[in-house]
Amino acid sequence: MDSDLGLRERKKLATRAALSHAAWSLMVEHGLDAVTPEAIAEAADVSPRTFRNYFASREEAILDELVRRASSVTESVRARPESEPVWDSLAHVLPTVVAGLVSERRDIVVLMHAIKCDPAMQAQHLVTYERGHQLLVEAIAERTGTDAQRDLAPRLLAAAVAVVLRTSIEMWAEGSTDTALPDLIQEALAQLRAGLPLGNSAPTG
Amino acid sequence: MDSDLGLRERKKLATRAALSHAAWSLMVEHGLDAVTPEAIAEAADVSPRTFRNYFASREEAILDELVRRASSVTESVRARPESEPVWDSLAHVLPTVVAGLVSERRDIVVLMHAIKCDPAMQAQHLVTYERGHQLLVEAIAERTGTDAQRDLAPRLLAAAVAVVLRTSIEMWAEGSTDTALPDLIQEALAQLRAGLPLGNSAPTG
DNA sequence: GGAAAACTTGCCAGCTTGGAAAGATTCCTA
DNA sequence: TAGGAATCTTTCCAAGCTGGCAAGTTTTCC
Repeated sequence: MDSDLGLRERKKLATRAALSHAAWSLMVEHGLDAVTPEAIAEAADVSPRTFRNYFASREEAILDELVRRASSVTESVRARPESEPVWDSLAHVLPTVVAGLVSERRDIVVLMHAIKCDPAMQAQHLVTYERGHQLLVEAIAERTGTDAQRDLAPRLLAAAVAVVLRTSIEMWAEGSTDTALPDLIQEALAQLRAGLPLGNSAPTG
Repeated sequence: MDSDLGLRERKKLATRAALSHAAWSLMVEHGLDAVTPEAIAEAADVSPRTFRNYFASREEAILDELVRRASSVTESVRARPESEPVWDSLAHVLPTVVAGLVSERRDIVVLMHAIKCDPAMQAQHLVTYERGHQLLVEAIAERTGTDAQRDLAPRLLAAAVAVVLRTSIEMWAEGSTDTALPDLIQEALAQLRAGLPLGNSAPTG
């Protein structure tokens, strides 16, 4: 993995991981108010000044974990055979990836609440989200031989996938369903594939 | 319009408008660096402290103009006859609304550059964008009798519209096409309506 | 082994943020 | 229309945040 990196690089990665993990844990266990640079630094056993060398804000530290997960999605997509239709790749990857969330529903709920209530968290979340989204657009464009900048297709597919993910996770998190998360995702994807209930109502009314 | 408001309310709206207009003009004419609370306040003829009573940041002030335009989109959609399919409402409203942009392409380009280069601008832009997006989802859900929280349909349609808008405006702004913006939008909408190039490639390959 | 490079840390100056209270303006009622 | 209540603007300023700097450590590389 990173054993081909020098000691210094490994330490940096470890410090960064320790910091974001500390930030995340503090939020989950003691609430957002408990997440101060000082507290994070102490939990990660570095100085507050070092914390600022790694993250510009506590929000960035908290959400850094999500960044890693988001990039694992696109990595998984790229890892699928090139001959496979993107759609199939996505249908295969998404339920698998989210499976990792099932054990931490409580944590996700806390996170979503924080994002909803705290403007800085919301802003940082959107930044994180946007970055992941962009990666997905590019992965799709690459696979389909389209242009991530100009073509509608890859952007639309990525946006649709994002909606599916977001909606499923929200419903699952708020506990308004008994269905397991991966199944929810699969259902939503099936619904999407069956025929988008988009604008095809044109002549009908 | 707002003549049914008292003098005080009208003055507040005017001050707010003056501040965001000043912020916008400063950015367009002198660059983002020139947009300081002090400069904005001076241009709007109020104290710097008053600026902070209206906006939490210069970015918020700059983008306040966009907020107004975004809400005009959903208002226009709501103003269409209820019997009209949403899709038709959107196809009618969007090209009309963006027509107002044609005379300010330079300004939009400057804005997009600022958003691309400045992290704080990007974050605030995403917040603004998200709010507008949510309004659109709700307007669509209302019209189609669906649930903005639970159903995929209104979210997907809103997301698709957002992609269309964003892609069209980006292409138009960067000058990689000669087509007029409203026409670009119409073409993109037509492309979307004709058949989403989404995941329907499933059995094919 | 030791110099060079990179990282951590404490210090601190400058900026940002927002509370408090005085002054100015608008509102409301008699 | 006078005048008290309510609200908005402004000045002042304290507390907190931010990021540069240089000294002290650790890692790298020859």
